[in-house]
Amino acid sequence: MGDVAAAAGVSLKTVSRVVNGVGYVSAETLASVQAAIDQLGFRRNEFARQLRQGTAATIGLVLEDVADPFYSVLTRAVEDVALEQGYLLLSASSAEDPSRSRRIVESFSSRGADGIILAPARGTDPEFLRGEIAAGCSMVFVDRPVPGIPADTVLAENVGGAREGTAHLIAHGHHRIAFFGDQESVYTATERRTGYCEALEEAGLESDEAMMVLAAPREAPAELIDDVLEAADPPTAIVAGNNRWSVRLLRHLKERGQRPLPGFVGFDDFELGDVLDPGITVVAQDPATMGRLAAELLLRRVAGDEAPHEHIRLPTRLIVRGSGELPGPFAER
Amino acid sequence: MGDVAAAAGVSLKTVSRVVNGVGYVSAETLASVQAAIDQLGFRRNEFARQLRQGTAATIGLVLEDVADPFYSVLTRAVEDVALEQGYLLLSASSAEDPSRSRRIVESFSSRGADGIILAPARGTDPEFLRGEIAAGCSMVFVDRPVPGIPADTVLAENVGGAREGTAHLIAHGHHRIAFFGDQESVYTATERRTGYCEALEEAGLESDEAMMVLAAPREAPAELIDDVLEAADPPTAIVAGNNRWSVRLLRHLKERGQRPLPGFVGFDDFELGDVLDPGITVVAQDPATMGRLAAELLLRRVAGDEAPHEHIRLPTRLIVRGSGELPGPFAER
DNA sequence: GTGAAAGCGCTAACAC
DNA sequence: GTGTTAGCGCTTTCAC
Repeated sequence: MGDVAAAAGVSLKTVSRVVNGVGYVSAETLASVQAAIDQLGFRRNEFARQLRQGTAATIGLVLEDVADPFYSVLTRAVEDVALEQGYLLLSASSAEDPSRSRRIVESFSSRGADGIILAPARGTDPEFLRGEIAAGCSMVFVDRPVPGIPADTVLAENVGGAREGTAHLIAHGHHRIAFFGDQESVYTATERRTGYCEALEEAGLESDEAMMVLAAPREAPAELIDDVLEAADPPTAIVAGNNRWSVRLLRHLKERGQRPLPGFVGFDDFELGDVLDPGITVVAQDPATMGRLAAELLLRRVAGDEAPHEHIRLPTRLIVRGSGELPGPFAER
Repeated sequence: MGDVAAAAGVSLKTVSRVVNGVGYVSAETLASVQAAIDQLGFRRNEFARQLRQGTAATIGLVLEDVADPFYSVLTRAVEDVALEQGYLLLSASSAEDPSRSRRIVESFSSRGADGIILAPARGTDPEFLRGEIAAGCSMVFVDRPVPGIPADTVLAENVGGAREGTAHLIAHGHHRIAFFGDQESVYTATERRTGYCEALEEAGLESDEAMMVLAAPREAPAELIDDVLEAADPPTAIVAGNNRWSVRLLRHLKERGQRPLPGFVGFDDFELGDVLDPGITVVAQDPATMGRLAAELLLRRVAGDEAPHEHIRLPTRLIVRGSGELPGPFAER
């Protein structure tokens, strides 16, 4: 910037005014400064600017795994909002590992993220998060909450959605329904299991531990699934607790050559769910809206909004495609 | 840092040594400085550090769309390499818009990205990219090249893969094969069409413009597809040029209630391709390896490696699942 | 082993 | 409208 000032024969501050388009500069001066800038290929040093202003106009996003379609759609929505408002986006996957998650949040925060959107991994230390917020890094939690932390939260209606999906199967004659969800430590897994249990209870059906699997869908051994499917009193329908489990189960059922396919409802929609035959009935979430809202909330905080924290529950939507309407044993009689 | 120095009764420089673990500090001094750091909750200001050092230990990633499973898997691989080596990752989707892409690259570069992994949108100005590289921002191109630019490149074996997939259909008796690929301006689309044409030629089959659609899979009207499927001499098999087209076509075929399904080979694998019935035969790419290699190449450049630029072609792999082995009319006779 | 001083490139505050 | 001064918080250089 000094070079430009020298070349244009003006002061440093005048160049700054031109570069930032702030304050009054005579047309004549502006032209000569502009010429010097172009000629020298000058570009403002953002590091210095950041140091001076104490902000990098950057936000962070920490999710379980960008490669999961739920999170990748959410990511895209956050990106779009950030870019629109002139912010850059730092992103990283926590792999559901609390220490990795913490390392990421710390480095984002210390490298100047003005705020972070976080899907907190199980076992993340709330005190640590509280400290980050106190240090000036706003947080918005998505997908899972961290109770007691002063931050906005955007969650899906997990209990209600799972209840609706399960009730749908019951309404189609199923009374023996299995549930496969993520590990017990994952917030959404237990929420959705709760919804599943509530639906059973409302219908006067007994819930049976042998019909519930809570395990990481990628790592759960095939036997775990077979144990449920081949139980003495086997299920006639399945509720999958997330899109990873839906895919895992559908693949497993195909490999078994299972005929007829049991009734099936998946929580969270997934690509090609509509192309399978029968189409897969799902309780759809809205990851794009979740991402957009989270980003908007965060940027509002970053801009200084002091309104009370919002805790949004996004509704789910039952999409009927066939697999949830297969007749259960009741209907067959 | 000044506060810490004052609290510990040492000089600023000593605190700096402790914080960075560089140089010799007596055990005693170290302990007292550490105590002061903990007590004051001191955290190094990265802005100042960046200004001084001229680097932010950050790389950028600019792809067409993170929500596309091909790119989201690639993104995850880049993330992992970056984190391993202590780099942060800025990411954004170009939406295949050259001006958006340029804006993103500029802001990444000026905010201190040491390098950028870029899937160049069609129409991106090569001179602009050359300028960025000259300004010290290394580049690695993934998925598509930018000829004449001094940068490493990691591409898939598009021509060979498409040729193999098409030849596979021909070997199963098809001699009337349609091709649906992305817009002509997309590098991979024309590459894959070339492979498709080569396979036809090698088999002595005539290529027919009426059997080739090059259009954005999301926006192509249904009539465009029907025109091909209902041509006077309709195809008995289809090659889809990317995963978006595979999904679009399979959905369209299901909606039409097309029976029997034509022979089908997709370029790029996609989730549930194996669960559909028949399973979808694909020419699989390896986005994780593409991302990992690109990140490793970039970080090597950032570290100062001056070796000649590498131009890697990742092999594709034909995965046979059923849809590509449906008999064509030859076999039916 | 430790410290003092200079300066990275910019912007905020206040003259002129 | 334009210029001068100070300083953001750190690292580098060199002296002790």
